[in-house]
Amino acid sequence: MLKLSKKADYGLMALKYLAEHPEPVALSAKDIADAYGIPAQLLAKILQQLTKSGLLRSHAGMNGGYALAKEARQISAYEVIHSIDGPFFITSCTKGANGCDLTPSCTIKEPLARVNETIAGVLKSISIQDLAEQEQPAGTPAQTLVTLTV
Amino acid sequence: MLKLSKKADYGLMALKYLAEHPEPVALSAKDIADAYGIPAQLLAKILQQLTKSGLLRSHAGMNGGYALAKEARQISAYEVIHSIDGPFFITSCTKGANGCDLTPSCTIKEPLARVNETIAGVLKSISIQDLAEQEQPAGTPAQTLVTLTV
DNA sequence: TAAACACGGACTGAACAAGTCGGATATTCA
DNA sequence: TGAATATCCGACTTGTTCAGTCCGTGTTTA
Repeated sequence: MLKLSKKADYGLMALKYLAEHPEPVALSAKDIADAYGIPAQLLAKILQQLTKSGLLRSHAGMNGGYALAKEARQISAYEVIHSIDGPFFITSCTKGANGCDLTPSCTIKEPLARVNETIAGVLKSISIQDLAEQEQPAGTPAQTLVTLTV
Repeated sequence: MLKLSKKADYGLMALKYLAEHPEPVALSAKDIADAYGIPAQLLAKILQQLTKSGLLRSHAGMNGGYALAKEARQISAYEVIHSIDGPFFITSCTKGANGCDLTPSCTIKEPLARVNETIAGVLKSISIQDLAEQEQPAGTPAQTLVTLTV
């Protein structure tokens, strides 16, 4: 069905939340989980993963928590999704290590690989800050993000 | 992980195969399944679904089989995927009938909805014929498919 | 009539996602 | 120093979805 996992959703929400609440103190996983009503333990794992990927900085102990490791503008949705869900390929046979096992080289996925790159490009062009700047002023001119050529 | 189901892959492959083998006679599900080495019964179900959606025409009985209901140029990858996998939304909470159950309106997905539309647009712009015309002549100018604005 | 085909429901096994549990480690504060 | 609050991390359960199979029915043609 071509959809993100809930984990990726949670991760994006959490980063957005962190971007919206700049850092007088670090926010704990529980803080964010409570704000959105999502399972705290699950979110904690996600944030740990994002920390391992270098998108967040963590601080243990009392008054510890998480903060963005970079500016919100510097973190793309792609990085978040990639960190949580791993590399994604729109084609089922990932053409990676073992290649495709279907007999005649599955010619479908060469064009679909371009679709894949397009999606990745779109996600790379969207930053956490874009997510945080939710209410776009009415008069703001739309910004071109991606132009796909085939 | 944001990937297509194998069924959708199979469906695209089958339509491509039908586009490449114009219709002196209809091709049976088994013919196509054998050509690609995929389970015949599974492919049969997929083709039945595509028939129900109006993308294929079927003919029962001996020497029966399937043929494209429209020209290959008129069938988009989007239609195929939509027919097999149903409507796809990149966001987990589909914002559809029941809305999002997360407490503060999940502000993440408004921007992601645009990503979703972009993906759909890309898939809509790719036809079965595009898949069949695998070897693109080297000199062919790239064609702009989609421009996303946010 | 019999073979070859589409049609369609029900079922199984495997994989995956979502969430939980329990414990270890690190840091701060009283 | 000890308690409280965190991150950290692996193992586990549960539910759902995917992929594939089985089997019976209907339809067409030789």
